[in-house]
Amino acid sequence: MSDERTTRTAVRTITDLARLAGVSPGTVSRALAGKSLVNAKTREKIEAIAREHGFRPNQMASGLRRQKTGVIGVAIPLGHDVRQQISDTFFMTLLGHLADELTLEGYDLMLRRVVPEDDPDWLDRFIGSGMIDGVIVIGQSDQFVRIEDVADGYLPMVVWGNHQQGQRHCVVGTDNRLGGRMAAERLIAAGARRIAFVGDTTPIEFAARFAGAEDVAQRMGADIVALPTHLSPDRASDEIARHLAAADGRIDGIFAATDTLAALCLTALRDRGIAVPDTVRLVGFDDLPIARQTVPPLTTVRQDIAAGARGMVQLLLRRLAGEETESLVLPPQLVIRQSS
Amino acid sequence: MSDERTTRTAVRTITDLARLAGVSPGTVSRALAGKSLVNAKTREKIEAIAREHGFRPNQMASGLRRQKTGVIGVAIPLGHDVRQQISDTFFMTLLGHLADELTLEGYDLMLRRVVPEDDPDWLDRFIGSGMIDGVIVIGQSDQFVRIEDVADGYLPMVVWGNHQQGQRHCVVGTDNRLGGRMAAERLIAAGARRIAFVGDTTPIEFAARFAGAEDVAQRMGADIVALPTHLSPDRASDEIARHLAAADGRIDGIFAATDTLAALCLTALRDRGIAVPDTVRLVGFDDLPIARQTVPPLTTVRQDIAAGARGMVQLLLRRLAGEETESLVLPPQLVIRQSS
DNA sequence: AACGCCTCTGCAAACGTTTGCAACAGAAAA
DNA sequence: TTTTCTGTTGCAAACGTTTGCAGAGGCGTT
Repeated sequence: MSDERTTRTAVRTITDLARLAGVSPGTVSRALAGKSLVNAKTREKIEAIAREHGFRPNQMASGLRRQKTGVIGVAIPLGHDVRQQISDTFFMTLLGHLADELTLEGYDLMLRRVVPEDDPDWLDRFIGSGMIDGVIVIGQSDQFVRIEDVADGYLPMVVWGNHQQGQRHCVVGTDNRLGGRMAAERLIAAGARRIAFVGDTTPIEFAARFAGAEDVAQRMGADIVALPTHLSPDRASDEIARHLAAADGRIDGIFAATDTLAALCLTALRDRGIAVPDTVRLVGFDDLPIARQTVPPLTTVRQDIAAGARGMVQLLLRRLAGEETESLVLPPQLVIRQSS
Repeated sequence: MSDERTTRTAVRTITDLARLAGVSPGTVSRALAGKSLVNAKTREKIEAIAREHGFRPNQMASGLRRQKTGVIGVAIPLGHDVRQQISDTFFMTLLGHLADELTLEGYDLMLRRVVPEDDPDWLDRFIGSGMIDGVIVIGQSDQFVRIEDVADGYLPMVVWGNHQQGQRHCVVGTDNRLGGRMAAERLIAAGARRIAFVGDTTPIEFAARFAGAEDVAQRMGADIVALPTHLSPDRASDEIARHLAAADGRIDGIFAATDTLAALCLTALRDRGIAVPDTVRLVGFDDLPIARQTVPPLTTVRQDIAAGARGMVQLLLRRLAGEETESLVLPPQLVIRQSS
């Protein structure tokens, strides 16, 4: 009989539970929250009933009352190459690590893919929704100024991207310029003198990589030229093929903005019968898993994605606590394999 | 002066806005929700003020009152190979498409990575949190029974995975058994007689792929053997190397459970100087971007990820509306390239 | 016996929306 | 003029928690 009753009675609210335990809702709330000011026996009883009925306090109500939700928003702004980035290996890996780190800290993760062109108001909307305690933005895309604007009035925000001199928002990211230098140095050390940069220089991360390569080329007396290329594999492969055809024989080194692009370059080069690294040297960026699996394996500039994710979450936590924090610039690392 | 006042006054709640507009909070709520029973002029005025102050109604409060949140939970249960799956290309691509589809339907996405071993209660916790209107589970992993249990009492759930005869939860996925058959047929058509299945047969998706291949092998009088291999690239490459060494010369066809594994097989085969497809034929699964970029490009069984994501969201919407729905089994498609 | 203190519990007011119901004004119908 | 209707608005009660405050006992001290 008691069995029947207990299994039948649905315990949805803290009040239901309170009735069953013969105490007031307030006490139940305190017991489940682990506050010290509730009697050990009472707590046990309440916890037992809660367990038995699989009761979970409603997070919406709790969030509303406490004015915090336990959710961190993660926004992925999609630039021009809309379709590409959301499944981009680099961003997805970063997202995976972010999920890990946030879970570890007891936060949930609300993912939002945004197209700034269609919705200029995306960041305010996200923040103003009241659903999230803080926000992580994956990639500045072309939204630098908007992010700067918001950063002035909203502390708990951390952005993955490139660090600009004197910027006001908190950013975590690799030193792209340095990475670009490393790539160019390697290419030149391997014998390249006429270098092509394959990628899109509009996003500032890539612009910085190119700039770094330019620094070195200039210093060492090598040529460098940017070959504008979309980042989505479907569009990129044709473009790369065209670039190579146009530059026929006038290039002896390629710095690809991304390992994904580097892999495409590799196939395009093979199609044209160009030997790598003998005729053309190739360096990628990111050190994605694919870099190990191409033939030949890619020399590339590694970004420490796990460290980046950890850094972002730690900084965000400090900002949630009200602290102003510096940005975090991670050192890239040259990984030499066989493509140059 | 009026400028000063308006810019200074922070409009956080619907009540603030009501005061400014000289109406009651109820009216503001109705105006912003686009209900018909509010005067056109009043609405305009309210909307203007809202726009001017960048006001967004608090979603938590709204969710609490309406008993719906506009958020769909997406859970990724991590099985034994904990670290691997969250950054697994296939799942991440699926997640990307899910984000697209859900956004399109006006839902937000709450991502939760769960480790069922540490937290047996994961699914109830997620559902009972009150934060989500419905849930999508990406991959059954080894949680089939738990999911079945929950499915009886909770309608708005859709799972990506394999369809079992007579199961009760709504699942969307590729016909893995058929896919396995296609792969084996191709291998045998290309001349293979002694086939190895590289992958882990514990997750039911993979078990089904293997079973399909077995069907065909048996029918056509070919041998087939499973070589248990972890799915994470770091552990898999050694294991594959060992498998190949052990099976030296006794294998003339490989069916890899995943394109990622197939790519690793390819490097391992090359390391041993084994010609693909001449000596050993190779077929992968998924048709990830990498399948196009290996040398030789992979023959593989394509899963239509975009269609899968769309299907899951559409089914979930119908279930949110209270409808019982069937599962959706998608046809795989053999993509013939050069590895067999 | 009176008092103070300490531990635990209950009460009720928030948190910011939504929404059923009632009220009101003005217009049209009687 | 009174009545009825229609189109708008306000009022106030939810939604399910959390938490400041006060009260109720119990126990030790003076």
